[in-house]
Amino acid sequence: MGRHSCCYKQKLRKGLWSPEEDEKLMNHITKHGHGCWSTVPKLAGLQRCGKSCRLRWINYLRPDLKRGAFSEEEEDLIVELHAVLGNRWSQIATRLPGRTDNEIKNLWNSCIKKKLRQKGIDPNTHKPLAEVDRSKAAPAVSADRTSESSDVDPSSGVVLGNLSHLLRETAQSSELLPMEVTKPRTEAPGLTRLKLPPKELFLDQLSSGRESLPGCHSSGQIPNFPFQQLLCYNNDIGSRNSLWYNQNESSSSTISTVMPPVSPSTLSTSTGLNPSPDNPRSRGTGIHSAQFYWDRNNPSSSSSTGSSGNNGLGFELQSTSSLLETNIFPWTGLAPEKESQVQLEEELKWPELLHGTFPDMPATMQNLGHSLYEDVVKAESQFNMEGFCAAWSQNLQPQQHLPVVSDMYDKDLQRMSLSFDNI
DNA sequence: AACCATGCCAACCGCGTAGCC
DNA sequence: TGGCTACGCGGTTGGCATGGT
Repeated sequence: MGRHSCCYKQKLRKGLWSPEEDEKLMNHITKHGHGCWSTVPKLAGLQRCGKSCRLRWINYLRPDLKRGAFSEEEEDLIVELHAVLGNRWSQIATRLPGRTDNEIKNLWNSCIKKKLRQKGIDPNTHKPLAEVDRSKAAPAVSADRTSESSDVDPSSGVVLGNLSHLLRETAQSSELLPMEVTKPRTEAPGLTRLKLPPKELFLDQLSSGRESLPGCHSSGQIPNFPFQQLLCYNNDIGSRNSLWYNQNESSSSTISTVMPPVSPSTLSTSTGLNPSPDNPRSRGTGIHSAQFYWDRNNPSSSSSTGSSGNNGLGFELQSTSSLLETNIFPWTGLAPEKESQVQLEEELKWPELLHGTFPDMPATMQNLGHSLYEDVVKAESQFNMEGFCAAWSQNLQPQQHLPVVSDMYDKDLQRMSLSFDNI
C-alpha cells in the first residue's frame, strides 16, 4: 500500500517531459518493453519515477494512441458509457481504442459536462436538470420501499427498473437482503437507468429471431419477460474488450448491446468460442468470470471457424444456451450446479447471488447484503435486451453447426419459459 | 499592450488491490 | 497470514494557451 517506493527517491524530475526524455523512454520501451515500471527509469536513464514513466507512456508515447480531437461519435459513446459506468474512465477508455482514460476524463470535465448542461441534462445523473433540481429541493422520502408501483428508488430518485422489484421481493420473501441493496451508488447513475425495450419488443424480437432461424421451431411458450432490466456482473470489466457493444449503434441513447460475461465452460463447448485471449487479467474466480471478447480490429476473431463470425452488427452472439443459464436467468436453477456454492465464499457476484438466492439460501448469506450492494453498483457490465434480441435475431444465421444452435435455441426458450413460470 | 479570467491538458497524488514472499 | 511491492485507477493540481476587457 501507500505510495510507490520510487516516489520517495530524491532528485527525481517532475513536471513536463522534455523531448529528450520522451525519446529515451520510447527507445527503451520499444527495445525492451516496459517490464517492471519501477526499473524503467533507471534502465532508460531517466530521472523520473516509474509511475511517471508509465503514465507518460500510456498517455502520450504509446504508438497506438489516436491523436486529434474527439469525433461526435466518440463523444456520444463516452456519454453513453458514462451513463452506464460512471466515472470509470479506464473502462470507458477500453471502448474507445486509441484514447486514454486521462484524455477522456479531461474531455468529460472540460467539454462534455458543459454540453450536457447546455442540453439540460445533469452530467452526473444523466437526468434532465429540472428533475434533478426537483429531487434536490424535495428529496423523496418514502418508507414504502416495497411499493410495486414505482421503480424509483425512494432515497435516490433513480429509476431502478423491475429488477429491483425482483430483488426486493426476493429479499422480503427470504429475508436475506437488506433493503439498501437496492440503493444505487451515484457514481454510476446510469447503471439502473438504461432505456429498456418493452417486453413486447423483446418478445417480438425473440420470436422473429426464432423465425429467422431455419429449422428452428418452438415447442414451448414464449416466456413472459418479468423484468425490464438485467444486471450481470462482470468480474473484470476493466479489461480490454470485456464489454460488447454495437459499433453501429453508437449514436443510440443506450448502450444497446452490452453483453454479459459467459461461462468459460460454455466457451469450451460446442460453440467453438473462446474467452478473451489477450486478457491476462482475466484471472477468473469462477465460472462467471470469463469474458467473451470482441476484437474491434478483427471482429470475427472470436470464432475459430469464422462461421459464427461477425454479422455486421459489430458483435457476435455467442452461446445462447449457457449464457442464458448462467447469466441471464441464473436463478432458474438450470445453470450447471457445480458453480452454485463455490462462488459464495468469495465476494458474491450477481449471477451467483441470483443463482444462489432462490434455492436454499445459507444463513450466512444474510450477512451478504453489503456485498450484494457492492455488486449491484459494481455491476459493470450490463445487459440490454434490445441489443441482445437484435443480436440474437440477426446473428443466428445459417451456419454449419446450425442444428446444434437451433436445438440450443429451442431448449433455451423452453427453459426460459419454465423459468418465468417458476418466478 | 497589459492584465485577468477561463479552458484545456499533462502530470501528479493518494488510495485500493493483486501478487509475491 | 500479514507485510511489502508494484500496478492501476480516479481525483486533483498546475501550467500553458486563448480570449476578453
